[in-house]
Amino acid sequence: MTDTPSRILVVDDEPSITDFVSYALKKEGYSADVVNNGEDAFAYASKNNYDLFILDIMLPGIDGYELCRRLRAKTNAPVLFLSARDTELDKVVGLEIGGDDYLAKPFGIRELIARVRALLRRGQGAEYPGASNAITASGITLDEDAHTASGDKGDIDLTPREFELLACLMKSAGKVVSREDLLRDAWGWEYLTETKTVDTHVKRLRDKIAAAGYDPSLVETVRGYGYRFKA
Amino acid sequence: MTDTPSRILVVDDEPSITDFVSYALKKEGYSADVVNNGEDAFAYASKNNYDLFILDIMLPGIDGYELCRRLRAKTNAPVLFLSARDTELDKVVGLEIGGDDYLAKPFGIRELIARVRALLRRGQGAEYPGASNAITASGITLDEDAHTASGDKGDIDLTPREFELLACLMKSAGKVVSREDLLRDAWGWEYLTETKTVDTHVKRLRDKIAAAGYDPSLVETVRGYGYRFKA
DNA sequence: AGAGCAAGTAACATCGTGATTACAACACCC
DNA sequence: GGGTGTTGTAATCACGATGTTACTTGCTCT
Repeated sequence: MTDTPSRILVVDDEPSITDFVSYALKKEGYSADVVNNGEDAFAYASKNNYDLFILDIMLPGIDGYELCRRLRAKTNAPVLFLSARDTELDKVVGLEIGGDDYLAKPFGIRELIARVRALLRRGQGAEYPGASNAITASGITLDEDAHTASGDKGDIDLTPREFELLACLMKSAGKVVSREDLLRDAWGWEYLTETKTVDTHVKRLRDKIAAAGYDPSLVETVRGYGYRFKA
Repeated sequence: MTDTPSRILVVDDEPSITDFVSYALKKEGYSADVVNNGEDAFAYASKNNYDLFILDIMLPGIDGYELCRRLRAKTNAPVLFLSARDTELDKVVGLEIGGDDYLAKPFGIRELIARVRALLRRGQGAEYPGASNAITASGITLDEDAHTASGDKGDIDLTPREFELLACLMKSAGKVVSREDLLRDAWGWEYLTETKTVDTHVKRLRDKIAAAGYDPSLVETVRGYGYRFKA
């Protein structure tokens, strides 16, 4: 799985975001360094060879755009921008300057990882051979690239949320996942939604699983703790 | 397991809570310091390198939020918030400020330890997904991730309380655990329940063990002292 | 053997949790 | 801009879990 884990530099001034992102990356097996301003970022980038940069656009001192320009002079590693709000302007500017992708806050942990994986793969051919983009458990296969869920009885038509929810559950198949964890991982960082909302989505997910001819009890409820996808 | 025990600072003005928390942490092998106000907390944090902070939100003087902000300027050690009641507002504010997790009172000892462990693990780079935390004794295995109790005759279906109870007993397999200890460990801090209640749950637990085909006398009663899981 | 106490057992009331439904807000697509 | 599909929240319902009480059983010590 990890011949040499890809090295990633995360640049953001908000600790809550860097914590979240580095937590997500490390959980996924990447090696992540964190700095909270552009100057340090540049210094770190000079000393180490990073495979990917994740930059907030809004930074004290050197902002994300400027930092990206300077990094471009040194390296051709891909750059993923983070932006506080989903303004089209930021996106356009970011991509013009040489950013390779763009993610608006708030974003989910899995969306982040998906982008990161895509960028790393794009850049260096077969960088991550072990990391397949499909999860399979109990006869259901989730294709994260195609965003489809299928099995021997055909596809299950899912909304984005339902897909993320199922992905989180299947990724931890056999283990209980709490509503809080589901909110954090499937809904995203800074989840302001009620944990009760998860219940509703689980219900909808089960309905669709059943409608497609599969066993809705694949999503087990563990009273008092959360939900668990049958292993 | 313990090369160097992680150092934890507990900040709360209620002695009943600090007692409970530090007792729980030390029992688990962590090194815990206790202070009861924000000023002392900051002074301690300046002198020592802590791996984790556990802060009550309601504090005399500097409150938990403010303290967290100041700590963030000094260290990137994770912060676990405690809150009197499960108010959604507290949660949002806490996480925005840079708290890493959130625990509403009243909480159980095992839930506390689980969070602490998760936070400390998160900080130290890689996660080891393969390492499941399971307890095995006398042919029964408790899988804390899956929240299942099983053996060669299949699963034992347990309610949350029964699971916690069995976990406490199995964790001290071969040793007598008093009803008071069981209440504290399985029920949580601020156990206002009768010790007699433990008897009822032991009965129910034994019934379920027997119903699943196992030997209910695995849970032995030690007259005058408490219960003991057969080693 | 019998008193006294500890534990087992059963029954019951209450509470909490999750399932379910309905509805409102919102985004997106034509 | 209208319409459709998606998403979050509130209200309701039903059932299982929990704690307590009362009663029974059984051990222990004199």
